[in-house]
Amino acid sequence: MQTELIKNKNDINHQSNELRSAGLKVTLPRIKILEILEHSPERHLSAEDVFRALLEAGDNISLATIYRVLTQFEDAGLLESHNFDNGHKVFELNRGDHHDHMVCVQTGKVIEFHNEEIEKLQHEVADRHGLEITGHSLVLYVKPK
Amino acid sequence: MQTELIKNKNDINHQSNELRSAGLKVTLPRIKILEILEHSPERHLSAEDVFRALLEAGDNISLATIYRVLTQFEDAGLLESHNFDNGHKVFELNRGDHHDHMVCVQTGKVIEFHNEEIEKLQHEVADRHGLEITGHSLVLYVKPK
DNA sequence: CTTTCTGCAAAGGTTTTGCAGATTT
DNA sequence: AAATCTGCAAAACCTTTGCAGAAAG
Repeated sequence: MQTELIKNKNDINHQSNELRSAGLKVTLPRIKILEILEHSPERHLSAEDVFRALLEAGDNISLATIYRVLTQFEDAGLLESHNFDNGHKVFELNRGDHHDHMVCVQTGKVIEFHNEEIEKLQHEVADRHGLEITGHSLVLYVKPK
Repeated sequence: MQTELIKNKNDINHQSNELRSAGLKVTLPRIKILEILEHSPERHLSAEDVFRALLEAGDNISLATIYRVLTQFEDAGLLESHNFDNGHKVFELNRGDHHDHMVCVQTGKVIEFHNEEIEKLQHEVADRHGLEITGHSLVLYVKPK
């Protein structure tokens, strides 16, 4: 119990700092949303996913706020977003480790991977056209063999 | 003039055959939509793009029909679709040559490319996880250097 | 006290759908 | 004649926005 309390307190301080350094006021909705993103077993969440996770945790935060906050977090660099082909935009914490995604077409499960060689080849392709890469999206749609 | 007429007639036969072999009835809206996709200088078109191109050509075909037809064409394998990060879904003719895309973040221009080595590495990554690739999406967002 | 935030409800933009009449086969 | 298609208008989605009161700094 004791350790649990300390953990939560540390968490909140940690999140408050993240918010402050992003130039955002520290509010309950923002802390709760950050918590969901940090603790959810599924790392890639849509606005709707966050809304429902909060509801299950007993926090009824309006969808409008969630959309606004997720966008602010993305602008601040706390989150990244991806548009998978199923049409939904998902957000994930920016942990500083660049990676790409495999999405299981049967279960929707998302697996992260990173391949340095693919990255290098991408830059070569852009170079060859006299272009500079500002971002990229690589998604493999997969199923169990 | 003569050759122009013959060309148009050949085109229509060609398109009718494509429709028939897709199991779709040959109707004017479908032929016109195929024509746009085959002759437009921009190969990657949204439903709205097709709608406007048709209007400019004097054909007022309802957006509902365009959405329906594009989806049917995709199901039939005549088209492929992509969701670029700007949010709009675009369609392009399936010419049988697989390729990936670079999208210019300044102009929206789409450049196609193909890199066999990247393809190979993708399969290696999936293999390593015991997965099979059913499709993939690779988009490089670029700008002039 | 000023600035920023939140919830609500309304509006926006895109895509889908039910239906009745038109067209294709 | 039967099956399929089209246009229209309405609905369904997802996301954004204006506003007024609430909270943070």
